[in-house]
Amino acid sequence: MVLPSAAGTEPRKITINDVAKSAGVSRQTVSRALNDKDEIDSDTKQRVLDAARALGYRPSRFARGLVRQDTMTIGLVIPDLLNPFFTEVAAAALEAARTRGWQVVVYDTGDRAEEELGTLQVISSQVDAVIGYFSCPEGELEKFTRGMPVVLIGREQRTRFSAIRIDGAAGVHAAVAHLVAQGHTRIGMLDHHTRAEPSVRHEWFTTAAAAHGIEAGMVVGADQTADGGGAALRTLLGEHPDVTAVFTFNDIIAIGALREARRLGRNVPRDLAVIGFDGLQLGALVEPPLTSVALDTRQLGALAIEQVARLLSGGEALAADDLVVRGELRLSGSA
Amino acid sequence: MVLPSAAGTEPRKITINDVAKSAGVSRQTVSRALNDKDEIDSDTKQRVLDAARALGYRPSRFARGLVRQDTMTIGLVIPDLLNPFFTEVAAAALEAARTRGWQVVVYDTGDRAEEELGTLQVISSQVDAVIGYFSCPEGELEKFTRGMPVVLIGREQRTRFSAIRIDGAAGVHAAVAHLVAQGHTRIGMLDHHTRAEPSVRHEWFTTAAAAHGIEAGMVVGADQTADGGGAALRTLLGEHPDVTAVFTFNDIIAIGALREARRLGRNVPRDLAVIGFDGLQLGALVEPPLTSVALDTRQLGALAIEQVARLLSGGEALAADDLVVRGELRLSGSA
DNA sequence: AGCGCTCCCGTGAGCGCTCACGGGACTGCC
DNA sequence: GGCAGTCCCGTGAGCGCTCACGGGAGCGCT
Repeated sequence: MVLPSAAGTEPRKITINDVAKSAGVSRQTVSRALNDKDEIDSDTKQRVLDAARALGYRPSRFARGLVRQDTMTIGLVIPDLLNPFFTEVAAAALEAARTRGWQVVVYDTGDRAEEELGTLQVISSQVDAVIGYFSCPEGELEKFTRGMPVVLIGREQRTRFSAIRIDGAAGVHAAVAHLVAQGHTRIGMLDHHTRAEPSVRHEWFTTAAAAHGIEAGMVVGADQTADGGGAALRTLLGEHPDVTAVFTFNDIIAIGALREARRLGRNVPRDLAVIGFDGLQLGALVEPPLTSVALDTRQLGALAIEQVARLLSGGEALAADDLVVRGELRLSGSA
Repeated sequence: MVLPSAAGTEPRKITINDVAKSAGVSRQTVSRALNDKDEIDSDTKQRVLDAARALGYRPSRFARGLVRQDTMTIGLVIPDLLNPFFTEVAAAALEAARTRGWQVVVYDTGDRAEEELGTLQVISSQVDAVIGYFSCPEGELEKFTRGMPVVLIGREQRTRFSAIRIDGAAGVHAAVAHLVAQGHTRIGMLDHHTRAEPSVRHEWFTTAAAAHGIEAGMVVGADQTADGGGAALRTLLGEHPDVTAVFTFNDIIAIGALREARRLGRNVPRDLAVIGFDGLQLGALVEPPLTSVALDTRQLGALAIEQVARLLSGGEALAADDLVVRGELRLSGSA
C-alpha cells in the first residue's frame, strides 16, 4: 500500500477536486466513477479510479451525508461494555435499529459520571438521538443534548426526558417470597456500591422484606464485578454469619458470590441461596445455574429504538406507562 | 442486503435559517446561541433557544462536521456482540480510540457473510476507517471500501489489507504438550462448524498433535454457543468414549462442554480435561476455572487502532510481523 | 443540411453549517 | 466633537459533495 507520505508539510485534505484535476476531468465525472453511475466511459472511469487511489483520496462522509441525508445514527451510551447485561441490551438495540436501516454508535463511559459528560459533548454533534444509561444530573444532560431526542434507561426519577423504567418491584417481591417459602429468614443483600444513595433495587428489596416481616438490614455494597461480588459476600458473612440467602444487585455480583460461596465451603443452594438480578444468559452457564429476577433485554432495546423513532418523527411518543420493562423471577438452581 | 431505507419521515427538515427567521435574527446569531458562543445578548439567546425548541430544530451533524472536520469515526465490525470475546476486543478498541478522541461505531453481522456486505455498504459512507472480522471474499471487501483504510482481524490468508494475525500455534502446542504430560493420549477437539473449511485453530491442533505423536482425528463441529459446545461434546463422547481431553475452538464452546461434562457425570479435570481458546475473563467464573490458550484482547484492540491511525495519517504502516497477537497457554482448573 | 438520438462530460446551484470579517450602536474619556 | 473600546449582530464565503441541467460530439436517417 503506497500512500503519499506528507513529509513535514501539512497533509492537506485531498478533495474530489484534486482527483478531478489529476485525472483531467470534472468533479462530476469523478463522482460518477466512484459511485458506479452510468453516464461515464469505462476508460475514463478507470483513469479516475487510478488517480483517486494514487492520491489516497477518501470521500468526505460529511459532505456526502449533507447532500443526501438519508442516514440516521443513534448513540448508545452504556456504563460498561464488559458487563454482559449491557451488551445484551446493545445487541437488542442494534438489531432493532437494523430493521430500520439505522446505525448505532456505542459509547462506554466506564460507569463514571465525568465520562458521561465528555461522551455527551462529543456525541451531540455525531448522532441524531441518544439512548443510554446516565447517572449525571438532568440539567447537565439537557445542556448537552439540546433539541436531540433522548431516551434514558433505568432512570427512576421523574424526568423531562423519555425514560424506560425498569420495574423490579414485583419480581423482587416474588424472589423474597420464594426465599421465605423455602424457610429463609436471614436474607442479606449485595448492593451496588459506587452510587452514594442506596439503589432502587435495594428499596425493592427492603419493601419486599418488610412485606414478609423479615429484617432487611444486612446489606453490603459491592463492586460491579464478579470479584466485587465475592468480596462483598465474604464481608456480609463475616458480619452476619447466620445469613442463609442473598439477593444481589445484579447477576455479575451474584456469580461472584456463587464462586465465593464455593470457596468458603458453602453449598449453594443448600447452605446459601443466591438470587441475582438481570437474568443474563450467562447465568445459565455457571454452577448451579443462577436464579434471577430476569429482564427482557430484547424488549428493552426494542422499546428504546421504538421511542427514538417516535421522537424523531415528531409523532406521539410512547407514554411512561408503556415504557416499562418488568423483572420476572426466573427460578433455577441457586435458590 | 440492508440498504439505508428512507429514515427520516419528516416532511421538511428544519434548518438554522428557519430558526433565524422565526427568532428574527441571522443564522450566525442562532449559531452563537446554540453553541454557547460569546458575542450574544442573553435575552436574544433565550429567544433563539425558545424558537429552536418550538420548531423542534435539530442541527445537522453533517453540515457541522463538514465545516469543522475534526472528528474521526472508526467502524468496528464484529460477528457477534453476545460473544464475550468480541466485546472484550470492542472494549479494548473503544478505549484505545478514546485516547485519540475518536469515535467507534459498532456493527454486528450475526456471523453471516451476506450481512457483512450489507454492513459494509452502509458503513462505507459513515466512517473513516474499518476494523473488523470478515469472512467474505477479499474482492467484495475491496469493492465496498474503496480508498478507506481497513484493518482485518484474524484473517489468515495473505491479503492486500492490513490484517492482525492471531497466532495460536505455539499456544496450542503448549496446550497439547500439557495434556500429553498429564498422561492424555485420546484428545478430541470441538471445532467451529459454520465455516466450510476446517478452522486454522484446528490445523494448529492437528500439527501439535502430530508433533506429540498422537491421533487428532476426533473432531466434532460445534455451534458457537455454550449449548453448541455441550451438544458437540455429547456427540464426541458418543463417537469416541475413550476421549479423556478436549481442546475447543473457543472458550464459549469450552464452557458449554464443561457444563455438559458435569451433566454426564464426568468430573473435570479428573475424567475429562478441557482446554479452551481466547482466554475470556468469563473463564474464571465457571467451575472449574477454564484453562485456555489466552489472547490479549486489549493488545488486539490497541494494535488495530494503532494501525488505523498509521494508515489514516498516510505514514508508514505496521508490518505484518508486528501485527500479531499470540495465544498463550494459561493454566487453570479445567486441565 | 437538418434533425433526432445516444453517449459522454461539465457547470451552476445548493445541502446546513461555522468562520472571518465588517459594521452599527452605545459607552466613557479626553 | 473625536476617538477608542465594548457589545452585539449580520454578511459573504466556503467546507466537499451530489443533483439537475445543459451541451458538445458523433452517429444514422430523411
